[in-house]
Parts: sequence; C-alpha cells; structure tokens
Amino acid sequence: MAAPETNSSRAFRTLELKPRHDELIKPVELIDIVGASSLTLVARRLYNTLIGHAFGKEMGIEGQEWTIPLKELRGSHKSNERIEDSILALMKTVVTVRLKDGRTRRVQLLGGNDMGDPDRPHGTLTYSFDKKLVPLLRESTVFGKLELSVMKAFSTKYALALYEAISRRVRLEHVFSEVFTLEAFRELLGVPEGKLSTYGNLNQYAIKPALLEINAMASFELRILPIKKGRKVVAVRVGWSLKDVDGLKAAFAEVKRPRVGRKDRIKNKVEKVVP
DNA sequence: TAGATTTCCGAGTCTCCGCT
DNA sequence: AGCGGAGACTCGGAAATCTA
Repeated sequence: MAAPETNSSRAFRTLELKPRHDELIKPVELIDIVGASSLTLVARRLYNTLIGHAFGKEMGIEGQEWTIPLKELRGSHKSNERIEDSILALMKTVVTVRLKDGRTRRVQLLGGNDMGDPDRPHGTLTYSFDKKLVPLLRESTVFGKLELSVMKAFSTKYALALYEAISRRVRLEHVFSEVFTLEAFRELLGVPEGKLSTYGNLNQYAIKPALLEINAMASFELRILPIKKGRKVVAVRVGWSLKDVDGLKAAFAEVKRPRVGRKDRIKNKVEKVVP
C-alpha cells in the first residue's frame, strides 16, 4: 500500500513534534506494519507504550536503551507473565517496510532487552530498537497522531489497526476518502493469511465491529462503502470526517466508561454499517 | 510481616467455520 | 446474509509464593 504524502508546507520531522499529554506520535513506517497480524492486542498496546516512552521526550540514537518500570506495562493485571509473552511475540515479529527510495527493509519490531535490575529483579524493563529501525523513526515525515486513551480502549485488533491507519490520514487537509482493494484493506487491518476470505465474513467480523468501536470512541467518523464489479465486492471506499463538539463529548465519555457492556451500549447508537 | 509478584482459574467475550 | 456453536482468547481476582 502506498503511503500518502504529507502536505509539503507542514512536513514536520518526527524529531520536531512533541506529543501532547495522552498522545503519542508514531511514524508512518511503523504504523503500516506488514506481517504483524499474529500480534495480540495486548502486545500491540505494549509496543505502543514502549514507543511512546522511548520517543515521547527526545529522539533516540542508534544503540540507545530506555528503561521503563514494569508496573507501567502491566495494565490492570498485577503480574509480569503477560508482559513476557508480548515481548517475545514482538521480538519474533519481523516487519517489512517499503522505504521511500524503493528499498525494502526487514527489521524486528523490538530489539534486545533486559528485564529487571540488580536492585529489583522484576522491577524494570531496559529495551532497545534495532539500529535499522531507529533511522526510520527519525526520518519520517508522515505520521499519525494517536491518542493513548483511545487506543487503550479498543477491544479488537481490527479496530486498532483501522484507527491507526485512518488517524494518520485524517490530518491530511484535502483528502477525505481513499479506495483500497480488498487485498490491501485486509493487509491494512492485519487479517491473517487465508482468514475472512469472503467479503461477507470480512464485513461481519472485521469491518463492522471496527466501525462500531471507532465511531463510538474516536475523534473522527468513518464510513466504508463496498465497490462492486458486477455482483462481487472488489474494493472499499473509506471516508472520514471530524466530529462536532457533541460527537467529541460522547466519544470521550465512552472511552472513560468500563469496557464491560460497551458492545451493547454502542450497538444501540446510530450505526454506520456497510450495506 | 507487609507488600510485591507469580500462578492459577473461571466467567465473559470474541472469532470464525459450517450450515441454512 | 444470518444463525449456532466450538474453540480460542481476554481479563480480573483469589491464593500461593517471594522478598526486603
């Protein structure tokens, strides 16, 4: 999938943009991860936290290490057991990135790391990113601005993947929709090879749930329309618009509510679902 | 001994195949 | 397209264990 070019007058570098409270900035090359579909939602959240922690304040250099208390990675569970699983999954995930000059780069999501320190055996995680990955972070000119509190609230990986991709495009001033072939859209959502092979299943289990969650909780509104060739759906048009003040208030309120029962709550609201 | 951490478990929820 | 259901997954909490 081709990454959209940013409007040239505002071609910030990642280095120059500081995240506001509760947001993190993630360069486009990382967001369009190809081949990470086997990562769990927990692992994705953990990775987003690690990225935010590492690059939120200042830009890294090759070989730099960061230390974060495990407490901040655990979430609501009190144990490290799930953190270790996620770290292993991230280290095993090889990302294929299409560079602007046409080269293809393959790199692990997460580099070497140490858990614990001499004082507290299980207290901290010291981690690094591969030296091939750090320049990507530094050179990025197109990026998404992601709201941590929103990302934490998504319950399906398809909603998170779609949110990441669209939140980046929402910032482009003159673009309000984009057409994806079904193949590209599956890749964007991170649908595993061979799964959800028919449009019916893709719509029911990936697109509809993701739309429901995003429209309930994000700062923008999404519409997805199938594009048919004959009777067969061959592509989708994804359109987006920013919410008004009332819409933003409702979204903020839903994010703050507990996850239990969310599905039923948001289903009762107006749905913009694929026909 | 108190607080931190790990292990285990079960309820709730989600995914997606097979069928109509 | 929609339904039913099996199996997988997520999550929070209780009990056990560890550490200072």
